[in-house]
Amino acid sequence: MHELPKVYDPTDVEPRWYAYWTAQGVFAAGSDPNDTRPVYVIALPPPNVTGSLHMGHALMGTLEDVLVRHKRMQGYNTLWQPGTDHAGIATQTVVERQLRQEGKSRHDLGREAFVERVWQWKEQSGNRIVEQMRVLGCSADWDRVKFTMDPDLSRAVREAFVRLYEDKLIYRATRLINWCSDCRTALSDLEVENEEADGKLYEFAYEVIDENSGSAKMELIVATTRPETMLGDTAVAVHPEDPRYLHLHGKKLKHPFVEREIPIITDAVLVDMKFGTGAVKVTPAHDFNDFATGKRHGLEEISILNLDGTLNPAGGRFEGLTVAKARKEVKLALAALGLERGEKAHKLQVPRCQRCRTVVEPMISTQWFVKMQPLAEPALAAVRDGRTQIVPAEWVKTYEHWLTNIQDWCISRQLWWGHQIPAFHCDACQHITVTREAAPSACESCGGTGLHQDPDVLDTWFSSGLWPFSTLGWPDNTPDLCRFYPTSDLETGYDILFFWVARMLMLGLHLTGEVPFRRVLLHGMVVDETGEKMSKVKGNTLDPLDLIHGASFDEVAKRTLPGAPLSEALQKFKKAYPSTAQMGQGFPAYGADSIRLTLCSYSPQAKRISLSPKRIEGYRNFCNKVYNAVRFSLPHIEGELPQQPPTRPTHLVNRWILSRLGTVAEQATRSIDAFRLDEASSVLYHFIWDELCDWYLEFNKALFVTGTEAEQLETRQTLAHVIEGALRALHPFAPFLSEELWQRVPRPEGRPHCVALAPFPTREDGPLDSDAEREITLLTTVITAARTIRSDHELEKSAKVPLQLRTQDPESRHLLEAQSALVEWFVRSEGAPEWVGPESPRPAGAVTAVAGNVEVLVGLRGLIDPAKEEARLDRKLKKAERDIAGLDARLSNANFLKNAPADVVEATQAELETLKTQRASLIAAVKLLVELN
RNA sequence: AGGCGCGUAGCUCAGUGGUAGAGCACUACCUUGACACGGUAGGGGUCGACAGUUCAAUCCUGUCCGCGCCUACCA
Repeated sequence: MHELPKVYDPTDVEPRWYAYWTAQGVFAAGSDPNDTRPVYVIALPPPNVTGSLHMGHALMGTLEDVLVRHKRMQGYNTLWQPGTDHAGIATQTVVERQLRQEGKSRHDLGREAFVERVWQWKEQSGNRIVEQMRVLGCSADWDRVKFTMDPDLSRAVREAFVRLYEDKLIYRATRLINWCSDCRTALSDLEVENEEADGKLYEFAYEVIDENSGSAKMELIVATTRPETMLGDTAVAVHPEDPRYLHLHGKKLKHPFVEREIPIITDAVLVDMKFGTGAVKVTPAHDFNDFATGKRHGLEEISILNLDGTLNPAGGRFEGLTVAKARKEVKLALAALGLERGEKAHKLQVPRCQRCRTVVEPMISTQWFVKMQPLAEPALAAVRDGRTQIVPAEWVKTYEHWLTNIQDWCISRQLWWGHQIPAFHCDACQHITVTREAAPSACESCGGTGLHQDPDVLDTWFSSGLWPFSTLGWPDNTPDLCRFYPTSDLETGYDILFFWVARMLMLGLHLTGEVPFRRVLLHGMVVDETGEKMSKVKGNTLDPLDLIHGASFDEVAKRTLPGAPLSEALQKFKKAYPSTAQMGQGFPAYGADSIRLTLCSYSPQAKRISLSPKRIEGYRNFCNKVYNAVRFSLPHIEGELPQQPPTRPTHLVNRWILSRLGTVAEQATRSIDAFRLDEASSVLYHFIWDELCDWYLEFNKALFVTGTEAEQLETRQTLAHVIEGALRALHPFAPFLSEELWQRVPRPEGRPHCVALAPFPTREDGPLDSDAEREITLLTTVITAARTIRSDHELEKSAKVPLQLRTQDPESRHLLEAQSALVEWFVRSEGAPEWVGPESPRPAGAVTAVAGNVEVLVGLRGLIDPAKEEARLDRKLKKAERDIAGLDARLSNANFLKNAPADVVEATQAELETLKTQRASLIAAVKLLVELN
């Protein structure tokens, strides 16, 4: 056991413990009806089955795992409900791409065979992401894993649809929707991403039809960014008060390409007189504003597009062209007719399909919609009255803004992969029967038996919107649903606040009558080191597995930009991660714990998490530090069974470290509960490294040599306890490392078989001892002051120096006298520090520093470089003078004394006293130096 | 156009109404029996600019400059 290697190797350790936890059922939620433990539930945001683990998943998995492990250790019955999402469009696209490589399309297979094929693919590779989450250490209850298209979840989807339909919240309507001609489906507003692009504002003239005017032709010039849509124009609108066009009110225009007369209408809503020419062509079938205008004026809606995005017969001679081509051709044709009136550059928003980047066209279509406003109001109320809390709270406004301006949700998709809509069209009477039955026998209206199911499937987010309760057996009132719903926390990226979180709240409230979760915890987006969003196109993605297992930069680059030449991929990658320049040939195997600690260290307020490999390295080093601290401790603590709660020690350093352990445990718990994992991990990091390793273990080295037998025994016991406690505290963040070490360390009676089930430390583990904390501060300050002098004068490491201390504070003296052995050990002084009276002369050749209310004098006769020393003293003196002046000014301000709180005044006065002592000491030292010369 | 947020050490970011913090990077010394993935000590910032509130502002208020993101139908 003592021959642990010097360097911690996570690759060996991590898989072993994950297998152990799984075999022992450590992650399983308790379903025993007699289990009275409080419950903590997180529903894992189900990743797409198409997905493989990216940094965003790793972040999500880590944060949730920390929350879940912490609560599990606190004795909660925890359920982390895992699963995957069928991801309608994304998955269908993947399989269609495969088919295309075989020279086939989904239509060659037919719907049934195609869906079968997707299932096959899902069975094959849909589990990959789940496997990858295990590598990260995620402690979800994998036995309960769900898929949004499982039979029970599909039943929940049908039930939800039917209920919403019955409640008149789902309806079918013909209106303008977003159409992706590549995916061949309607999209919701959220699935359309607007992208700014440089376009042209193009002007052309419509000829005014005017029987009275004879030969003098009049024209009306319109401005548009999409000239091709003029083929569907059914009006031109001007502002009713626009003086330029008063004479045209009621007149008609001649369409240059199709046989149609176009009315000139007046509309104050659509038209802004100051923009363009003040005349707006109206295309109700291809523009949302124009659609609304058309409804106001009863205009004809002429669709000019086929579903594949080419022009239909309404496009006349332009039929068959793509939109882009038609745009050019229409412009040419207008020019040929002499109707072109110029164009200028114009920034415009191009709507693109979130999945395939194709330009989305507004199209008239019959689709299913969810009426949102009645659902939004309760969801707003739930957040306003605190039934669900959003953390960080800055997102509340965004949430409210969206819900208060919400549009109805188009939920039907013209895909094959997904939940087919449970609506049946009657061939006889056209009535639509919406039913829970998989295959209703007759039309509910006319009783006809010729029924066919609506071919559309539901938006993938419809089923995810039911996730927190559909996974627990809803609509049945199962024991799981009773026990685990509402869930506790919903943790996810802010990018799906609308897509998912808001919809879960709306659907949950409506269908179950309760909020689906008590808190919404939102994290930021992982971006590369230069702040760019990670994307496959940019070749700047990081694969968490490469970081965990290690990979050469060549391999990483190859994977991150497949198909591109290696040198190009490598260059892009290195540019995205400048810190890799100083990292050799590749990533070492950092291990999951290092990645987890790194991901936890970012504040949840950070919208962009700029992942730096160098930072991971820092946490890798930390893991090694912890490992070596235990390696050092083991021989000392073997056979020491720590007690719980620990016996109260007598030695200062033991009292201190116990107190710190308790304080840190409390802080960590408080921070984790507030979803400040960055604070919690930082507190643990600094406790373990700066206090436990840098001071406590070093104190122990001294005590194991110089201490009495009783002191040594007490120290061994305390060390055993603190190591065991620190490992428990670390476990949520670094589960593998902590488990590996905890299993080697002596443990109190009654501990469970693994740290994953052991109690998270509390104040019980270390009673507060503020005296000890204060005293250690003085002790370490004195030691550091003396060491600074040694370092400043470049003393040999082994050189012993005379050390003198002086203070006017009897308490400080008493304390330091009690610890003189430690002072001697740390400062390497010639024997114990010597106490000199306040008035006794300063020994020649001594160098001074001030630590709190103690003056530290290190005898350096013969070793001082007077010039250097003078400069050093001078620098310190100047700083002291500056500080004193500042405090003096403040304390002589009557308003400060009157208004500032008493403790602030007191602290300022004390600070001033200390500084004055310091100044006196420095002046004396300077004087001495001058005398010496 | 509206909303949200950001601007703090060379880099990435915490933070607080009472004389500024971390990690990495940097400097010097140290291959000392846990750890060189280490130790000891150190350097470095007028906390974006300008005004205001206050005894006191990096923090609160306002304006401005610069930068992100989200929402939105300006042709």
